[in-house]
Amino acid sequence: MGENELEAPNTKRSARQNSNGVEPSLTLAETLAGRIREQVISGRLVPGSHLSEQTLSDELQVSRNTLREVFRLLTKEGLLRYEANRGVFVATPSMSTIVDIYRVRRFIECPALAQAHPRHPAASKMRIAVEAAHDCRDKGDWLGVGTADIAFHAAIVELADSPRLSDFYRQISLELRLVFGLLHDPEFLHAPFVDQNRSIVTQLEAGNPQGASETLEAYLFQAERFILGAYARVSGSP
Amino acid sequence: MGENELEAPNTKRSARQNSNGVEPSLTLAETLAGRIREQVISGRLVPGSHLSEQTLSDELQVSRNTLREVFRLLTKEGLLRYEANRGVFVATPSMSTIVDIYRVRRFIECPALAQAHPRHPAASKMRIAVEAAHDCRDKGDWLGVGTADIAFHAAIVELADSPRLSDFYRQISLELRLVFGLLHDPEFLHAPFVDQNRSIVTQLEAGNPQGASETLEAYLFQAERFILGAYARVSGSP
DNA sequence: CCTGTCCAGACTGTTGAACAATTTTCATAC
DNA sequence: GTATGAAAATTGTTCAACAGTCTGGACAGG
Repeated sequence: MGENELEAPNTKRSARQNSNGVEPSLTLAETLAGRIREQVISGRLVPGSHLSEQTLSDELQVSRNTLREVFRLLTKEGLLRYEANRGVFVATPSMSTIVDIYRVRRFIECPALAQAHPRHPAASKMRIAVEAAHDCRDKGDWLGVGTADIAFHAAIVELADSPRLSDFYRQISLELRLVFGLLHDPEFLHAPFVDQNRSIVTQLEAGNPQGASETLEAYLFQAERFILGAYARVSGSP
Repeated sequence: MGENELEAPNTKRSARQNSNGVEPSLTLAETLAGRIREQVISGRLVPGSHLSEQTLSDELQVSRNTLREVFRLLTKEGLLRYEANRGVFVATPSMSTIVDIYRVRRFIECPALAQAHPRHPAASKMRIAVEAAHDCRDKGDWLGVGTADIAFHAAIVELADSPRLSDFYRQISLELRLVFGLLHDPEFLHAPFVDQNRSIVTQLEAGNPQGASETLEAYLFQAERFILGAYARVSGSP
């Protein structure tokens, strides 16, 4: 337990170097949070495992204090879980987690889509994401399909024009990706839904948001059943 | 700037003492977060003011490191705002903040209410909150009215049976209370809505969630206009 | 008088070591 | 085999220090 292959960050510590010119001031803690988030949702950090402050701070070559800030960040995001005097653990999604996530998704995505204007900017994002997913599927890049799928649904939420709602949905997506990481069977989970996504955006573009919303609702119920089934299989024989 | 009358915490630092028997293990940082949160939403910590790490850690008699953990917590809640290398500031809600908050409220509360079962446990909570608000109004306790109002709407969201949705709404409520603190005119803001709340819960109990939802939507539009008006008046002549 | 430059002071970002309190481990005794 | 109890490991919190960044004012020039 506590095993992982996190590399140390850029050892030059003098300047807060921006590899990309954008995103001006990321603090060290935020950078590390991004890295650990990556590890968690990719499944390399197994849910339920304990993250030792000592071990991790050595591995990442940061001080314990900084690492604790990172933990706070990720805890608020729902990826890690605190236990008093016992430390942090990677969150372990349960069936009720999945049920709640999909309840929220139906609750938010369907109305957002139903009330959408077909020429809303986010609609183009949906179209782009759908085509990207399609391409990735043809290439067998299932991880790419998953990413595009997330982007597609994020775009649906953006139809509601509410930054707070989009933020909230981002968090939900994160938790969902944690579940996906647990299930390592991306083809089975994503392949059936690419075409449904396309149908949804096509209906929206055709000026039928109501129909799109109904398709989406059916999609979400079906996806929930798929995920729950896969989860039961995995948790049955780990 | 930096002024406030936060008292030092219990100076006995040996044990994590629980004044109330419940809530077993609150970390120091969480305790302090609660205290500062209180100061922020009560308006004693003015929006826009700078919170110096040095000053505050002296005043609260905690180390800078612990205080930084507190800041992280409250930043994620939306009550504080970070600026790189400049420190934390109390968040300053803008008009677009208010607009977004009410958009989210309509988006979540109305459907939650419309689909509710009249005998849902949360419905009793709504009734209780409404009566509490009524009592407080009679006594002129406008702060109490505000608290009861928040509880009432939190109960509405609970009708949807989603922990994540309720958590999200809690955050939105926090931000809204920050706005209220900015407006110091609780009577004007809360008094008109007590009776509408009662009408909403009565309709729900009578088996008419649809009607309740419509009343609620009107309520929310009206409240938004009130708040925006008050905000414009305050920000015009501060 | 206004404007731009430069410097010192104040503050944040991060570190490493230290100690108290709590949990876990493990050897021992019944 | 289970209970006991002390040692080891881990977390919670503090302190002091230093590098990087921002702020405000002194100072020189137009």
